[in-house]
Amino acid sequence: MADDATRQRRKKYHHGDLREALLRAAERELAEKGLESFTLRGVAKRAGVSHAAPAHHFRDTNALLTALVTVAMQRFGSAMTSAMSQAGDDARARFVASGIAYVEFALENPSLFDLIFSSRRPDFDDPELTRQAATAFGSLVDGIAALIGADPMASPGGRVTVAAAWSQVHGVATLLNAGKMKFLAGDLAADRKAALRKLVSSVLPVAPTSAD
Amino acid sequence: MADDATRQRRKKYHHGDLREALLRAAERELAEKGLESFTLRGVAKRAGVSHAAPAHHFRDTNALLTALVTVAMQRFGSAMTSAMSQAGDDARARFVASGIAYVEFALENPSLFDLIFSSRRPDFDDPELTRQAATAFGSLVDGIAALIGADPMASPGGRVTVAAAWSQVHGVATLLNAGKMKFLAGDLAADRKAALRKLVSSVLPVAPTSAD
DNA sequence: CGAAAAATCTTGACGGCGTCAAGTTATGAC
DNA sequence: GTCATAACTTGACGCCGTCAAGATTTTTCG
Repeated sequence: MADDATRQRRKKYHHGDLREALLRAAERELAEKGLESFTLRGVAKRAGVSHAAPAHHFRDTNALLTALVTVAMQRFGSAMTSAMSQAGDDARARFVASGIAYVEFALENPSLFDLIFSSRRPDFDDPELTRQAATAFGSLVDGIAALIGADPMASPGGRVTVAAAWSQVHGVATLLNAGKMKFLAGDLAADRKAALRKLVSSVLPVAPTSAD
Repeated sequence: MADDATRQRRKKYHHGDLREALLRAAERELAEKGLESFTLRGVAKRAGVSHAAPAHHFRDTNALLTALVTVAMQRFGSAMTSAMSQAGDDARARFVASGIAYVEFALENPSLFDLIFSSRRPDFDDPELTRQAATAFGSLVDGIAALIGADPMASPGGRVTVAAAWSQVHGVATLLNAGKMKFLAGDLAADRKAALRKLVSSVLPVAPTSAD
């Protein structure tokens, strides 16, 4: 907004930092219109440039979305690791906290979450995106490793445990986000953290240390 | 195909059963191109009619998708209830069977499953669709009711149990479908049913009756 | 310093999309 | 058998992503 206005005033031909401006505009476009109605021309308009300007910074629409999902993935991973570090030393509490952060990120950034798991629009072979995704997934695996005292990916049972824990959290995030769990609205309003904790922790590979 | 060819030969102006032909064409279009690339003009072409013909049977694209998702939801529910009835009398075995059917429907009909949970394209206020969805959801709730001997929707804890079980199964289906669990490929290939059973049953509100 | 090269952005065009309006053809009611 | 109506086609509109060509600015380098 401020950038666009500035650009209008100065009537500059060159933008100066169009690539970053396009990323910011794309995030607004995505948040306001959703992944379904996301439009490259809309992004260009938000950034105050012509409809063909983005081509000089991103090969096509999917390349722009790939760049956007990369920063989204980074934030997503950071939200989880920061929640873990705020949860103290107990492995179980840390793991539950990261799961809650997973769900809350999805609820606070529904379109970015959609994009992360859309599996169609962005290019998931992009090396930088792959790196960010591996980092985020790694914290999940590490959390389970701390719980069971071994590398879960090394055994079939461990892999299934990882899959089950991830699925549990992801299912909660997805179904809440899609509005398919309106019957929980009251319970979430009453004690949101407790309800999320119950939903997230029900699949953990070790017993609770306290009541949850 | 056969219908289109017949129509070509006879050069009929009126189709005769275009509404149903469009639904069949739409299912093929969806299966082949996915929800992202689904096109009303493509459906019309598959049915062998002009691009504007569908308008006389469906108000717009979303209305067609609403009709399609309604029959998909019906099949989805049927897959689960039929799996339950084949599983015998044990409440737990029946519930696990329905969960496995949930996941397998998603894997066998990825685009229909996408459509069911897309939450954007179809009109989920449509009364017939609402009815089919309630039926499918009802079998989930009934399965849990049989397990705990009470109506789970009547208590906060019961509702959370329903949400947790649904989330677990839905997360597995979604992540497998999105190709995010390639690390499980070997385990699924080795003993698919066992792996799915483990994934699906880990969140049940009562202990297993035998090893799974 | 200044001209050539490169990078950046605009304008215009193309085909494909969903949808609307108007015209054409078949069906069915009377 | 006529005629209203339903079913379908044709053509148009604006929006989309992308490509090509031209305009403008910046950078390189002789």
